[in-house]
Amino acid sequence: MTRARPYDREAALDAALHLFWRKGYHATSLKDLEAALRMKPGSIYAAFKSKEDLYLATLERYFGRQRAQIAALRAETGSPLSALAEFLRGVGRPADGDGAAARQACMLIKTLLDVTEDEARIGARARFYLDEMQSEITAVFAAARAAGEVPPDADPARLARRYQADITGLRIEAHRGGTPQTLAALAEDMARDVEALRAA
Amino acid sequence: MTRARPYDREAALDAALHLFWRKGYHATSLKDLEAALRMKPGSIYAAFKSKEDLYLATLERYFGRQRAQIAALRAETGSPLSALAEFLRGVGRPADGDGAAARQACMLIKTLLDVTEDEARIGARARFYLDEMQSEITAVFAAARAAGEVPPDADPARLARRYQADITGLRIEAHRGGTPQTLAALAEDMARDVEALRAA
DNA sequence: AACCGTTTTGAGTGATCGCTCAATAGGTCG
DNA sequence: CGACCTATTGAGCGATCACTCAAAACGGTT
Repeated sequence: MTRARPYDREAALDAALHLFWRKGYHATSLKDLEAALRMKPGSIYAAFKSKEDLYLATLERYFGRQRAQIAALRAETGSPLSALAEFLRGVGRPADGDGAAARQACMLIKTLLDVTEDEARIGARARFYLDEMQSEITAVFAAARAAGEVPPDADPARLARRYQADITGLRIEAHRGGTPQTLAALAEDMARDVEALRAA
Repeated sequence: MTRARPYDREAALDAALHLFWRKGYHATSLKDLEAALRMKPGSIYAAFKSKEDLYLATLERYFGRQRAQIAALRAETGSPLSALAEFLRGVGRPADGDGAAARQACMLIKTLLDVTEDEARIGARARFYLDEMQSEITAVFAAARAAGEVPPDADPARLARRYQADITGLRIEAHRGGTPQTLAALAEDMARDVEALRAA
């Protein structure tokens, strides 16, 4: 019974991810997906059950990668605070190599704003993933506090909320299409604020 | 030929505005609009030409109100910087009176993220309005500089970009559904940063 | 090569999409 | 009060929506 699947599930999910990320849930039609995944409707439904479930699968995939990025900051040797600041600068310096994906706003945020009550599962999922991201960031700030980089009475969760808002604003600014200079300047301002926590 | 219009254009535009704002362009159907405006399709098309044009009309309406809010900060007596900080605190304290509209992300941002190449006019318009908002904010920071509140070498446009990113992040946090406490705390952190420009 | 079970196919489902237009209703005139 | 004219109506247009299923194609086993 172990017939190899003629389609590449990973590649299909990636194709769906980028399509959904770019166009959003409502504006992406089954026809679009058929073309991007190079699968017929029947195959898509056999493999992913429904458009909504496929979206949820791509969202999970996206989240996994985002979380890994933040988690990597914790694993870095050296200053957690500098890692956070440097990450902001990286977001402000979008690589033009990966097909302008870096010029897209965060998919979790796009999902949060796109979704209506008709797709409650998607909205709930996006909120959950955003909460998870916040926890991940909180952990980095907690590490910074443990290392004495921020005052002992600082609230890591509160700092994380601010940091996440900065990331959101910065990535939307990138989406909006500012010049590399203004984008880098904005990221620099945010990064300096993070590093300024050290002095205080 | 001066027959009075049996429908109230202002009320209809407001209804369309709130519907579009809440559901977004793609997820709002003509059926939804018919119900919200209490107009039949023919009337809607006679009055507003198309769904896209109606959206543009509501977007302009929204923008006008947003701009007025920022413009009011300039007219305020007293410190421009304090006015900007206080405005942030106001966004962090969403009034529950106006039907949770304050808990919605900025419509310009929602539009920016929702729109695809198929609605290029809408996207271009949203970008334009966001640029206008930035100019408005820049003018307030320029006033603050003229009043000696921020250093003479500060760049008002750059400060405005940061401020706008803060507003974006804050309003999306409100949309996400944080508690009043965490939302107020986030706004407070941002407001303090604005006021800290005075000391520097 | 014949068989079997799974996967893929793609025409086609009813519903809904944005939108049109001939018919109707209702105010404003002579 | 009837003629006129514009605003409103709503059934219905072709296109597209998300989705289904009977049939064909395929890989592994015998």
